[in-house]
Amino acid sequence: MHEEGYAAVSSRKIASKAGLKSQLVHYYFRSMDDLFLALFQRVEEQQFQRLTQAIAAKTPLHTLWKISIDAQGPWLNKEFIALATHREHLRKEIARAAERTRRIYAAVLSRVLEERGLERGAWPPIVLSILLDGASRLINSEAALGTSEGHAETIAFIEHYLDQIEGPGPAEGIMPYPLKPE
Amino acid sequence: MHEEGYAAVSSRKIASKAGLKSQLVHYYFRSMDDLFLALFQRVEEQQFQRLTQAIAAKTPLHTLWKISIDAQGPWLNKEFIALATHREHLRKEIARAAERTRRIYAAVLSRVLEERGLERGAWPPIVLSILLDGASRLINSEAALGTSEGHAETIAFIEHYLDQIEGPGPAEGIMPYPLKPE
DNA sequence: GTCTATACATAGATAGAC
DNA sequence: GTCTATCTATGTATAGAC
Repeated sequence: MHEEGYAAVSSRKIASKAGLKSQLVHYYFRSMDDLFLALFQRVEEQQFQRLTQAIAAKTPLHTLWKISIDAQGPWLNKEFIALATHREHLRKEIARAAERTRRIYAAVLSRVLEERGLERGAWPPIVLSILLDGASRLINSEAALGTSEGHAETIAFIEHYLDQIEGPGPAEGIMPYPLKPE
Repeated sequence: MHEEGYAAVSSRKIASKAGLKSQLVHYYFRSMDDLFLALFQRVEEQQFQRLTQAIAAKTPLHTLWKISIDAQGPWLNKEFIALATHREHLRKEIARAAERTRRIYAAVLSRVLEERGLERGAWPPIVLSILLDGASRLINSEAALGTSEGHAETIAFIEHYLDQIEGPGPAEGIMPYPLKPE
């Protein structure tokens, strides 16, 4: 899915990689739709674990940002989003996951801004979370395409901003991503 | 492509919509790869026209933002990006287009900030362009999935920000999008 | 330019033996 | 749980008649 896109994923290829016959895919997952859904839930669950661990970190914002910008799972996200176009089950599941992630982000931002005594009115947490999430996704997406116009400046800018509101500090305790980008 | 995703696009279906036989697709475009490339170039060219017209508008920033946030062509973008994963030609073309768009955005921002006598150092134009582009894409992508957590707040926030640096004013002269979202 | 005919690959899925 | 066998649909693409 990562290497060739979701359309190249077939029961035959999956079975072949596992050294088995394609029919077993249907035995375990019934349909390909079910398989994609199961895959999404697994990847999403891992990402959720990372996010909830980030909440407890000493530097939650830096940790959250690092999870977003280093995301190696989430470029599967673009495949899932494209795949979800006319698969109702998957679409709902992704929408639900997106909302959950958004709320975690916003909650952390809200808490940190409050702890630091910064006014939330000027920079609403929910807005910040969309700006940060949007930037990280765009950068990841473009990097995959092989372009990086303005990426370094933006990352530097955001990390400088995070230093200011949270204090400088490293991200911490991020669960490793099982898949490696090439 | 919009309704069912790129994987559902086939020479047979295209020809059927045109009331012709599938073989004609190959007569005109040789391969499906060539067809997708031609489609991308056409959509991208239109978007480029909109962007360059925006430069000449009285309120270039508002116009640029409206083009991004109302983009009805660009959700094809997510399909193309997924499709480009292992199609070298398309990948390069999309990367090129992304860079070009980024530069237009940054140039407009740079000019407007300068005209208003605002310091470019604190908010580098290229960074702003990524934040704006990232936000608009994220919002569009999530809207297509059927969720809108924080969208209204973010749009209001950004438009307020644009009002501040460019003065209030409507977007103007945007070429219509030929395709309609459902 | 548009058609018919056709080759050929690959896909998802089910039935039933072991 | 894993296999063989098989059905059926769909896809890309080419050759050649009109």
